[in-house]
Amino acid sequence: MLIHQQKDIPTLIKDTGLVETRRRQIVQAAVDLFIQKGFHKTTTREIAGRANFSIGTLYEYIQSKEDILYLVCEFIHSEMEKQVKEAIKPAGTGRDTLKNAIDRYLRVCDLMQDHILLIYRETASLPGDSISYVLRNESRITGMFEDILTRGKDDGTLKLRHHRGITLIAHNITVLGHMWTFRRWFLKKAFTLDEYIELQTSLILNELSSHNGDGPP
Amino acid sequence: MLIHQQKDIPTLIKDTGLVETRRRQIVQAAVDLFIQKGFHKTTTREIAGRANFSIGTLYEYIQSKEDILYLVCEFIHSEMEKQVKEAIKPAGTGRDTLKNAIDRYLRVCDLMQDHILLIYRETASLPGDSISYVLRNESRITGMFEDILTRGKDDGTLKLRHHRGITLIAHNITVLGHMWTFRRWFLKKAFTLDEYIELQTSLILNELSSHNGDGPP
DNA sequence: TCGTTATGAACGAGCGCTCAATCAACGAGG
DNA sequence: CCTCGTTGATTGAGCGCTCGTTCATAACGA
Repeated sequence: MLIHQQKDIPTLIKDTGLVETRRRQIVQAAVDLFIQKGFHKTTTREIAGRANFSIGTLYEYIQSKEDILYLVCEFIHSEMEKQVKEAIKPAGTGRDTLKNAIDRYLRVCDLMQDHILLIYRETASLPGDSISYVLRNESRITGMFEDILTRGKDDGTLKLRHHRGITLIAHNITVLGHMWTFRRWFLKKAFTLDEYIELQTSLILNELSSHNGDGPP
Repeated sequence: MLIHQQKDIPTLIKDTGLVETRRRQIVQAAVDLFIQKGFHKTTTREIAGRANFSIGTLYEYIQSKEDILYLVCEFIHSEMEKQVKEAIKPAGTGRDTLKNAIDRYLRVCDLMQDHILLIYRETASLPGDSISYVLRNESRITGMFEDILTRGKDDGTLKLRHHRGITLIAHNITVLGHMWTFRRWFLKKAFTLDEYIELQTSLILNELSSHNGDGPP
């Protein structure tokens, strides 16, 4: 399940099972606190406290506060990918699959609003070498949409005027989900989630239908 | 020029002209540093230093470090709005105006990449009451696109299938510009700015042309 | 000289991180 | 069955330091 290259963080503890459970606790505590107060305003003591062990123990499982941020980002991305992957079953034509995928993806984004915002806010605080890992995670999500679009292009149910369109539209769709989270102050005033999905889906599918060019000259 | 409700920050200095110049210096210094290292990792001493006065003087013109962040956000938004406003001259039909506006807007976003990212990252660190000011600034930009879309709808050069479409598409366009900045790691690998503008514009204009519905049943 | 502005040493709260001490579990030796 | 030593996990007081903020004093200008 979800095997991909990860950075591994040194620990002083020998029992690998224990490392796993403790780190789960750490991440759980940290996610809550980071969402609430942000990375910089959260103290290591608070994280340890909420995970129900002492500051000393915390540092047996990580080497620095930034390691915690990395673990958190990693967790959010893999959670995101897991949820989207299991929601998107290929369904008939490429077009139908896309329609379904957008729907599921946007609902996952809605559920993970705070987590997505967290990624946007705090990724920049990661040490340089961790950032590339996080970016790789991000592009796997976009890649899923590229795959679906390619299928639709191949089976003829989706039309693309520009051959570079697949990459761009895949990014657009990905960002649509993020947009719902970081513009929720505006958007939720005007739309319910269902309306948002309905409208955005119809915009995208229209782009992908055969029609004449740029309108009147 | 750009009169809109702003929060005003107390100062100990009487000479209002001096307050203005010094604050300009503060903002200039802070913007550079925040972009480079982020709000939390930048110290007040660094800001004072780069603005060429002492830490004591800094605190004559603001009350807290967060005030500086507010000034910075305010500056970025008004700069953004100024640049977009002066670039967008109504040109002929609503459709042509829109085409031109998107082009100019995306170019402004490209120029202000770092500033836009800064807003995304640090807005959350503002004290609660400042946030609403920043949000108001943001919606003025989206409002400009709403106006253009409405013009196009009225003069018949832009078609909208859903009546809620104007709001949504205005948001979509706004986010298109932001997306170019916060996904530049991906996008610049695949597209030049000109290509990006060209492709996104044609996607949007297609949505706004008359055509048949959702494709084959 | 008097009001206004500038200075930077000093303050002290709070932070990330360490480490000597403690505890729990377990097995070998009597 | 009871020691007692060993190993590995846990603890939290404390270290060293940074940073936001203040204030007594100096400098300046009219």
